[in-house]
Amino acid sequence: MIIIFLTRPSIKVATTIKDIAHALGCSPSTVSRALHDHPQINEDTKKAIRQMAKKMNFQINQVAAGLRKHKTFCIGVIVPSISNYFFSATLSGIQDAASKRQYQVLVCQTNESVVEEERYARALSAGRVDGILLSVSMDSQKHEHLTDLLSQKIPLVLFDRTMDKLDVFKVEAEDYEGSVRVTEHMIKKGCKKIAYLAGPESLINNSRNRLAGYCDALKNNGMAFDKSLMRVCDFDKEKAREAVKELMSQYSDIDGIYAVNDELAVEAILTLKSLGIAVPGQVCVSGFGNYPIAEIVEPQLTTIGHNPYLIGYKAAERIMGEIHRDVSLGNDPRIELVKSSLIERGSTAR
Amino acid sequence: MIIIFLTRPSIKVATTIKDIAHALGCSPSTVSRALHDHPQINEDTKKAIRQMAKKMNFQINQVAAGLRKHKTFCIGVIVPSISNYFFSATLSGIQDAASKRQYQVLVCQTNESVVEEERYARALSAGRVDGILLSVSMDSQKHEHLTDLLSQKIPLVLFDRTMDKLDVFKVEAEDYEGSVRVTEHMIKKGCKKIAYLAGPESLINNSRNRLAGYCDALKNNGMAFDKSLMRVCDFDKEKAREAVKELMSQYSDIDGIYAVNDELAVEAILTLKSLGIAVPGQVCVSGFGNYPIAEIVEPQLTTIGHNPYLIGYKAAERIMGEIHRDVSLGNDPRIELVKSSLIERGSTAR
DNA sequence: CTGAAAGCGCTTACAG
DNA sequence: CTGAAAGCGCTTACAG
Repeated sequence: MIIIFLTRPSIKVATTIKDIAHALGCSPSTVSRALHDHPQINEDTKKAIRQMAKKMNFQINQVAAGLRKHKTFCIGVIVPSISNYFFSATLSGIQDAASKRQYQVLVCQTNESVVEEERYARALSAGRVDGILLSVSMDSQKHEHLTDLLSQKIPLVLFDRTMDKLDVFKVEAEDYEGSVRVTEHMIKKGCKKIAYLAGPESLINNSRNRLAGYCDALKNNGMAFDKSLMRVCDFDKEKAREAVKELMSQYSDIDGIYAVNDELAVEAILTLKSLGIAVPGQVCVSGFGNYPIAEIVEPQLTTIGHNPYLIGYKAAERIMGEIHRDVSLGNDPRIELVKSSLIERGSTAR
Repeated sequence: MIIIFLTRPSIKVATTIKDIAHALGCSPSTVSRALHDHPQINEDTKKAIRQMAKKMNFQINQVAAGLRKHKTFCIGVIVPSISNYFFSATLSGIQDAASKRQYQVLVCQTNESVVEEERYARALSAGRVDGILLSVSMDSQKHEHLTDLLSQKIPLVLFDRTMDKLDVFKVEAEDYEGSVRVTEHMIKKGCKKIAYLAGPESLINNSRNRLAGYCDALKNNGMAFDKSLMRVCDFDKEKAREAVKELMSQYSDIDGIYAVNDELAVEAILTLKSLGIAVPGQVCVSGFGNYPIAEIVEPQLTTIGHNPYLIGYKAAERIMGEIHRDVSLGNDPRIELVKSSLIERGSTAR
């Protein structure tokens, strides 16, 4: 005779509502109600059930509850790059805000690819999350995948890198205002010829707004915008380095360089110094974002602090509000700007 | 007569397997099988079902499928701080690895609080995720919440900040080896009296290993470990600044400072410079981690590159392997060290 | 090759 | 105040 030991699947280990009901001789319905503190359940019954739940180390299975309630208590976040300073700070704000409301956060990174962005949007849309927070990737030229989400009635909020065409709520930094502020600061410091290291020319909102701020600040101060002083560097350090070299060899009288973000601005400082050009003596430099490197580079970088943590926090609050159709979020201006401020440092000290 | 218009709940918008079955006059079972390319389903049937699924923009509801299959296709990650450079790089690796296997990533941050760590561990354990990746918080002094996970048979893998006491798989940087390498490098550069800015003294593994590497490297080179040259700074810049000031006023012959991470090392450089002490002329400085600031500070910081992206990637692969009880992951050494390498820069150039 | 049925763990209208 | 039943969207042994 052969005895075969069948190992049990051993998959299920967690206590369920049924187990508690069984242990107490009541029905699962009652357990569920008691755990939700339903007013019609007898206080003693509740007490007993709560005790047993604790004793059995019961944790409600939110996935199952969610299936039933058409909710997941989970928000999805799609960003171009998690390890980028800006987005990681943003995620931190999102997580803290979500946590406060008992929401979980699903994070996806597209590595700047729309194809990935589309894939994630589809993947999350099928009952994975209750709403989506998204910052578009650099090569986003279309948004069908996003209008798809809307037609499926999935709440969507864009943050930082947004798209004008999409009629959804947006949380942005004061890109335009900040850009005006820092450009005017350079002008005040006596810069007469300010070059601009620009971001990508795609649909991305913030790159365009920063450029607009730079242009307008020049015009407001009687300085014409000169396209030849602008170089599109996307967000690429190498391109910034080349651009600075080119600019300085073509226009020796450039006395200011402003870059779309701190990474490029720091690269500009390093490049200028390697060319033997004094910063800020001959050329002032400013950036945008107040990254950790801005404080470390020498001279320290003048920049715009734009509070990524708060941008994330507000975007998360907004999406959770939309999920709950919470109208108490103000009269829906469709776009919320998070304050940015000028941080004056050595790179423009004169 | 009063007519009341009842607005439909309008919650459900997504197509289900039932809708497809209905549209095609077959059963949901068949639709499910066809979409999973079940071998026993007629090719023509499959084709029709796939077409209809596409036409109706069907996306399988993984949450529902998961409930049935006792899987969520989701891994949970608990880190002390998302916005910290190291962890954000790690998360990036985790996300890419997970994405490759169609897994989603749920991210939680504890803000260095064990209480939060416990809360998240509990929240995720109730059917939220198939496995958990965790880096312990600084004040973790106990681990009942983690052994709880194990008793619930939830796969758990620790990374970077691990705990010796816990018998689970761990993915770590070569903290000890890297620390030996960089300390010996300083000795080779002629440093005779090397101070150490230490990490927290809690259960955290990597802080202890880096200290051990420093001590052993000294001993191996005939230099005694002198406790008075060590200062516990946790991971706090302010403490590092004070420690450096104190050390230099007490021991004017210190000619090297090594810090548990780059953030503190950079702070050391800045402090030394503010004291008028030449780096590396009078004092060499080294760090650990190769953060972005290491390249920007002047002089550039000599450090250990420890590849956080890869640490995250490997930890994610491992947890997914455990979820699938994939034995092909090697013979389970219980701990995987990710190579680290010395990056020589100006701060130790002599 | 296909379908009906049971069930994952929960919630909630409906009865009593 | 409590329970039985139906059902969220899926999967899968069991029948045919």
